[in-house]
Order: sequence, then structure tokens, then C-alpha cells
Amino acid sequence: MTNSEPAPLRPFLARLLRHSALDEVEQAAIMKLPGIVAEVGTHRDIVRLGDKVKHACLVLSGIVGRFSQDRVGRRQMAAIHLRGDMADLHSVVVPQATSTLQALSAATILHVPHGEIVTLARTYPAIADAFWRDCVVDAAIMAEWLTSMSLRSANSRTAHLFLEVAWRLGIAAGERPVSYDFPITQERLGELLGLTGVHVNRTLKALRTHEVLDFHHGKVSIIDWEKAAQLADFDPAYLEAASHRLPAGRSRRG
Amino acid sequence: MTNSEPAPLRPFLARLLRHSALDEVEQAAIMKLPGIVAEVGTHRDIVRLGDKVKHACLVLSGIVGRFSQDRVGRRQMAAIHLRGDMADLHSVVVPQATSTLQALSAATILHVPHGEIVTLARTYPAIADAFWRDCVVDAAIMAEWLTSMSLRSANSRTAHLFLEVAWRLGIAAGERPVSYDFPITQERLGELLGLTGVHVNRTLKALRTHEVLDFHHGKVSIIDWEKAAQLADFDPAYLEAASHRLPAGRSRRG
DNA sequence: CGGGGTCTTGAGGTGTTTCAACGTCGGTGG
DNA sequence: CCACCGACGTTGAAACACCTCAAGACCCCG
Repeated sequence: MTNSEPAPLRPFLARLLRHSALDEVEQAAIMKLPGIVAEVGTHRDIVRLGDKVKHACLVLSGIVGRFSQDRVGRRQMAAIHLRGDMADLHSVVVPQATSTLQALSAATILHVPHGEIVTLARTYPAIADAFWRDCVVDAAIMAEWLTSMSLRSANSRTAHLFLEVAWRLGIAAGERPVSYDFPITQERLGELLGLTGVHVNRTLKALRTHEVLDFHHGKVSIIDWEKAAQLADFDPAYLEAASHRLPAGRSRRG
Repeated sequence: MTNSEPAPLRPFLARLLRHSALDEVEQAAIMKLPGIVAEVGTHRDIVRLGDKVKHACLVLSGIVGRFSQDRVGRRQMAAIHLRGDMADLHSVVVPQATSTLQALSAATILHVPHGEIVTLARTYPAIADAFWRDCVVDAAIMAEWLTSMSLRSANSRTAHLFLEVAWRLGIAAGERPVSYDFPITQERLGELLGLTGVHVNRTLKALRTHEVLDFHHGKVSIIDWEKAAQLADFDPAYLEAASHRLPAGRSRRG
């Protein structure tokens, strides 16, 4: 079965186009990428640490996390992938997984063969650049997380995560109040934020009390974007630096 | 001036060859990369946040750090680059810097024009892959740092850093005691580790007392590699996953 | 011989963890 | 239809790792 959905690659192409200029031929080539669709249940591993994979995983729906684990079993997520993200595009050049990929909610995955991706990159240099750039953008996000971990408090860090996800989902700016589905437990939020489940709970309560944002029943509502952005010291520059259509001088939000 | 040193690109090529197979023609092409050599003093910025750069920075000597900063001025390093590392190879595809690059010690930098790098990548697909792979390896290191920040204690984290650097310098395994130059202040070590300078001091004292390792006058000595590796939960798999000459089934150290 | 940067040590404060108990909700079987 | 159960959420109290502030020692360089 190659592509049961109508146009599963559309969101992936959209993501690429956010940072890379591709002409119509190149876009058409991306849209023709074949793959196998798989439904993955919550908390199911998609790729395990050390696996040698032959496919990259495109997230069609749901939330996918990449994490590592220590001896005791405590986990820390290094990345989160949403609809349209190729969660392990990097596996094309490093097939042996250095971390585990897991579905944080029920998810739909399109497994795209490395061979097809390589062929595309070889044929169209602009696509090769786009893939490379995609990995670099993910790295920039991870660098921001690293900063977050050490420099921001639990409250600030939590707000920052929710703002980042809102931004990446494309539902930021302008229209308020912003809200979106984020079906994940507090325990797992803790693994994203480097906090215990218990403290995540206290943190969410504080953010709700101060009318910054609200997280309930797998739904995030950003009550006051300005207040949240200030608390989180959120500057989307790291998400937008690769934007090729960016109108030049733009950084701190107004 | 193009290349005053005898063979400044040799260590960079060596780094690429650790993870990518390149034939003689490709290797020769890398060695011919032109660039401008610059001496950079301690604590001098090489690239500033937001800069649009046209060159990538190859570290010929010294230590270079990539960091971000919050409003208060506290800093967190997201990466460290040693001799042979192209510190911002990613700038080829994302020229606008999302973090600052600074010399942590006196350093020598070779500025390589993006144009030359792109030409090479376009001409030799294997080189394009190698560059992409290089960025992915750096990302894997950053992911490990992220894990370190949240899962490991100050002692463990510090040991982990010194082991990683030893490994990356290629002076690991077998011969003990291992020692190498690492000319950096405790304050700046704190920015690498996400600790205050004061606590770095206490941490180093503890590690010295327990005869794990020693850091004095810009020199690291790993007194007991096994003990250090155990304390740090250090597994070099994340550094070796991309190794194309790896003898297959290898992960946890014995 | 003074001075600035770095290292060292102490005492007290704070954010987060740990442990533990209890509440709530949705599902499942009697 | 109610009793039960497990997963998840909520709250409290105490412990702990690390931070902050502060003072003094060391040491190289001018």
C-alpha cells in the first residue's frame, strides 16, 4: 500500500516551504514520495535506541517524542514532532538511532524509504538543501530547549513550550485567545520539561491562577499571549531564522 | 591570503572521515577549500546572534563555544567546538545565526566561504551527505547534553563533559591516566554545564577528592576512567553511531 | 607593590524533588 | 446499575541540590 490518504505529504511540503524555496517540479517530486502508513497507539515505540532503520517517519497526525533514558529509567525528551514533521529525517544519513522515538498520543506515521529520499536529494540540489536545512532547524529548536532547561524556571519553561508548539502549529499571533489540542499526560509533560509529574501539576496550577495559560484534558489555552511571552522570554527568532520569505529585519515581537 | 598554515584542513577532513566514506578525489577537493585565517582572543565573539554570515568557521586551534543568553545576561552553552570542527557548518543552509559563537580560549579560525562549500556539495554528493551528517552528529551531541542537563547531577554532568571531550579529542580508551589541555575558567565551565561558577568549584573539588578526575590550571586529568564513566553514565554510542567503519554490534561499554 | 581576575570556602535561601496520601474520572464486570 | 479498578490529577510536608551573597586567598601582570 503506497499512500492510502488523499495527500499525506502536503503538510510536510508545507513545512519545507516555510524555510526553503522549491519550484513546482521539486514540489511535485516531494508530493510523490511513497511510503507505508501505520497507526501507532499511545506510548508505543516507533524507533528504539540502537535500531538501524531504513525508513524515515513522517508524522501525519498525533504527537511524537524523541527521548533518551538513564539507568534508573528516568526519561528526557529531546524533541517533539507534530503533524508534517519528518521526525527522524536525520536517520537518512545516520541510520543507527541515538534515541528512541515514541508516540505521545495516538499517531499516524508514514514510513518513507531512505532510498527514495536520497534519490530526491541527488536529483534536486534544492531538495537536498531543504532536507539539510530541516535538520538544522530542528537543531536550533533543541538548542533553545537546552537554554530553557538551564536558564528558565519551571513556570517559564512550561509557558515557553506551549508557546513554541502554538507557533509551530501556525496558530500564533493576532487572534486571541489561542488554544489547541495537545493530548498528553502531565507525567509526560514532565519528561518534555525536565520536571517531575508532581511539579508539572503545581506549575500548571500557578500558570492557570495567574491567568497566563491553561492546560486541561489535553487542551492548551493561552489566556494572555503577551503575559506568557514575557514570562517565558519567548522570541520566535529561533523558529524563523531559516524563513526564506522573511521580510528582513524582524526579531522581538511587538 | 588563502591558507597560511601548511595543511589547516587536515583535522577537518579527519573529522569527516570518522563518520563518512570519501574517496581520494573527494578528499582532495576538501583539502583544497580556501579560507581566511584569523586569530581570535579569549572571550571574543566570532559570530553574534542575528548576524547574517557568508563564511563558516573552522576551528584550527583553541576552544569555541556556541551559546545563548537570557535577558539577565546569564548564558548557556549549547555546543563546544574543538580543533577540526566546523563550528557553524549549519550556517551554510541557515545563514542567520540563532546563537552566538565565541572563543573560550585563544583560538585560530579559518573562515571558509559558503559558496565554496555549496559548490563542493553540489559537485560531490558524498560530500553533501558528509556535511549533512556532520550537522546531525552535532545534533546528537546536543541531545545528549540536554539529557545531561535534566537527568544528571552536577558531579555526573561534569564528569560526562570531560569524558566526551576526551573522546572527541581521540585520546580515550586504553591508555590511562588520560589528560589533555582544556584552557577555560570555572565560570565558563559553569556556562557549559548549566551551573554557577561557585558550584563548579565545589563539584571539581568533590571529583578530585573522590579520585575520579582532576581539573587544574586549564588541564583535565581523568584519574579513573571506569569510575568516571560509571558516575557519568557515559556511553559513547551517541558519538559513534555515525561511524561508517564501526564493527557492527557495539553499544554499552564493557 | 598594587590590582584585577580567578579560585576557594562558608552560611543561608530557594526551587524542585521525593514520598505519601487522597480525589477524580472513565471503563468494566458482576 | 453499582462496585470496583487503574490511570491520572491534586495536595502537603520534608529533604536536597544547587544558588546567592559575601569574604578572603591566590596569582599573574603591569
